[in-house]
Formats: sequence, C-alpha cells, structure tokens
Amino acid sequence: MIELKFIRSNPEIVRDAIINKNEKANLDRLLELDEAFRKEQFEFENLRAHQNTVSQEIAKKKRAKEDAAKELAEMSDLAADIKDIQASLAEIGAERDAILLSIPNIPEDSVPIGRDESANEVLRYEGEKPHFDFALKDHLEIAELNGLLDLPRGAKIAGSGFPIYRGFGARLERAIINFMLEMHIQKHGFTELMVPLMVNRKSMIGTGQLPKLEEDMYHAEQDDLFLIPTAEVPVTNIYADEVLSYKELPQKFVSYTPCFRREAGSYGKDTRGLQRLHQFNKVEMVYFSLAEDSSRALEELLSDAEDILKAFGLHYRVVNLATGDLSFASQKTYDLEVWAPATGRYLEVSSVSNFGEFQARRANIRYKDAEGKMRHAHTLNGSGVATPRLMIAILESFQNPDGSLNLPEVLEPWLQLKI
RNA sequence: GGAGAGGUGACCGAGCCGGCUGAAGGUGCACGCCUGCUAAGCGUGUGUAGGCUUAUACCCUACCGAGGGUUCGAAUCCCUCCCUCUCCGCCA
Repeated sequence: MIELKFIRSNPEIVRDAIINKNEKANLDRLLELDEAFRKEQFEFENLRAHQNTVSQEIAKKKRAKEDAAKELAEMSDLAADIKDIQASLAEIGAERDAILLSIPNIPEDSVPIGRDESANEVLRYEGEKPHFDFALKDHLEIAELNGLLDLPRGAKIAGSGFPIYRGFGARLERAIINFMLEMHIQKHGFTELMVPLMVNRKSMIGTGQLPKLEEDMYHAEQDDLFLIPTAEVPVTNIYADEVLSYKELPQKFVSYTPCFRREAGSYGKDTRGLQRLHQFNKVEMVYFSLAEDSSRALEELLSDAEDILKAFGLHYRVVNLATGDLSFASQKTYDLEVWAPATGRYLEVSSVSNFGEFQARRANIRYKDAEGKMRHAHTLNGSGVATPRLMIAILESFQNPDGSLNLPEVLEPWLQLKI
C-alpha cells in the first residue's frame, strides 16, 4: 500500500494514479478520515497521558500506604471517556484502512499513460519471425493429430478451462517446466521453492490480489483459503512480518506451481484451446531487493524470462504496459508476448513487474539497512514463463506439413528422447 | 480429532502472587580502544509504529501471538481464536 503520509502530502499524485489505472478508490473520503482520525487520536492521547500520570500517583501513594481515594474517584469517569473515544477511533481507523487497501500503486514515470492495452508501448521484437510455405495448423489441430490434449474430458470432470495433457503432451509439458526451472536455478541463480497451493486471506491481501480481485479467486469457504492465482502469492509472502538484514538481500526464488483463476467476466474471450484456462502451469520468479536496486532488478528479471524464449528460438516482443493495463500493485510491468504463427497473434506468456515497496508495506516485509534503519524491501516478480501459450507457440512454430513436430533440441535431455 | 506445554525485542531468554518493565541478561549489529594480521578482549551504543515538529532532536501515545473482558491501572488475571511443540488416535 501507499504510505498514508505520502498520500496526505501528495494527494494529486495519488489521484492521478487512481485515474490512470482505472481504479475506483475514494481518495477524498480517505483524506477526510485521516484528518478525523488524527484529531481524535490527539484527544485520546492527551486523556491517556493524564490517566497514566494519575495512575502513577496512585501507585506511589499505595506504596507509601497513603490514601488515594480522591484520585481513584476521578479515574473512573476518565476511564469511561477513554473507552468511548477509543471505540470511535477504531471505527474511523477501520474505514480508513479499508480504503487505504484499495489505493493502487503509483506507476513510474517511464510507464506510458493510457486507459487500456492500446496505449501499451512495444519496445522491441526479438528472434526471427518464422515463415512457412505450407498451410499452418493451429495448436488445437496439432494437439489433436498427435493426441496431446484431452480438453473435452477435462471439461467433463471439472469444467471447461481445466485441461488434460495426455501422453506425449503431458511429457512435453513436464519437460518444458523442468527445462525452465533448471535454467533459472543453474544459469540465473534462483533458489527453488515448492510452496502451498492454497493461501490464507492475509497473504492474498499482502500481495494485493485482495480486496480487489476476490471474484477472480477460487475460495474454500470453510477454511477461508484461496487457491493461488500465481506462485507470486505464497512466495512473496514467505517473509511477511519479518525483518531481514540488508546482507541477506537480494534473494531470488523460482517456483513451479499450477495457477487457478476463475477468469470472471472474460467468458468467450480468446478461449480457443489453451489460450485462457482456469488451471494452468507456470514457473514464477520472485525477487526481493534492496530499496535502491529494484529498477535494475526489473531488467534482470526481464532478461531471465527472455532467456527462456530465446532458448526455444521463438519470436516474441517486449511490451511496456500502459497505466491502464498495469496491475493494481505494479508500478512498472513488461509483458513478453510470443508469436503464435497459426493463431496469428502475439500471446502474453510473461509479466515482469516491479512492485517497489507496495507489497512489502502490505505484507510487512522489512530489512535493516547498513545504517541500522528499517526499510521496506522491494519485491518484483516475473513469469518465467507460463506454459499454455508457450505450448501454443511451440506447437505452432515447430510443426511440419503433416502435423508432426520438429521440436527445439534444447528439450532433448528433458524428454529423454532423441529429437 | 483427544491430552498437555508454550507463543516476549533481529535472535535466544528472564519477568507472569497487577503499578517503580519498553521490558533484566546474553547473542547479533554499529562505533571506539587494544593486539603485527585473524581470533579473542575492553568500552559505549542499539526496538518498532503513530502523533507533534523544519527536524532521524525533544515530548506524548501504542505495542510482550490476535481480539475481547476485569481493573483507576494488565506482558502479568479471565474468555475466545490462531500458531508451534510433545504424546495418543486417524491417515497418504
């Protein structure tokens, strides 16, 4: 979240951020509550200070075995007043904090301003765009010809958007995941984590999925647990409510998990095949950095994610997301969009974001710097990468005229197969 | 699920027959001294958050798992919940 002090002294910056990110947060009400809270807090603290003083007197007199009846009489009323004002304070504070949690992070200056993805800025294209001299089949047709997927039965047992990978399709999926994990571990210096796939409400608030996106989350009501929409949630929260030493930073974690999203409100959009799923696999990178290092770390994460696509020899582009397309918690995000030749579109396979101290404030992730001062860590993450659309790009890019596949050699050891 | 023990500062750990405890002691950390280097030793300092403020200076308030209660006053007493550990049961 944004520090209340900052909001108080820079309301216009916050207001612009809310507008540019298409958020709805009642900033005016927040400022009003903030003022009311501080006013009552002042009253409360004065009363409390008086109460403490007199309490000391009573203690002193009792120890000296003197009579303290006069003081005790006064204190009764005072205690009642304090209780009242305390209740009012709690009420104002609760409303204030609820609004505070709905204030989005503030985009960096280098983020293009615009209300939706049409304002996104394509920074560059990488890799060679493949050319084919035969009629292309899309990933669903390839999958069908090779028996890689069983979407109808996935839908039967769970619902649409819950895919079954079958036979070589399952092995290929698994090989891709392992390949990505090992590259991040061995070449990029990440530490692997295997994490809970369900998290509590506090964790979801910590990374900023809640309160805004509750409708998009699968929720187990009995236990108030949420299926994770991304490994970002459990991994980023591992240091919630902790104080690290500056010497322990930076830290880089990579984690493979399935991800679960209800995708409420996006029915019928890009639904063919694996394009949009309720359950999908993703390798996620999470980066905890010193406050002054996060901009550099963002570039590093981007490069780590790009290495995956480069290793497969896929054509892709790097996009600097506009304010309106930026997530609630992000201050800057690069998307990687891979080219799917038969689908004929660039598909998002990775989002690499810098959250600054926004998540660290919510989750209370701090460190002591070299001067012994408390700082909030900066958190970043990036998909490295999500598999379904990567699978689309792979199936479509490496197809032969007969629908068979000519897969990239880098997968050879992971498939335990001669390619 | 049943029985018991416990949750205190970056960490360990006292306090827990209510007031003089923001909290002993130790470790760690920072600075200084000392030793030819390292190690050891000596000294000093070292909580967080909020309010007020030009101020990281004072001052005030809050915080001893979370939330309530009793009381003039609670880390200390009572209740509820969460978590950890040990034993029993169940189970992959």
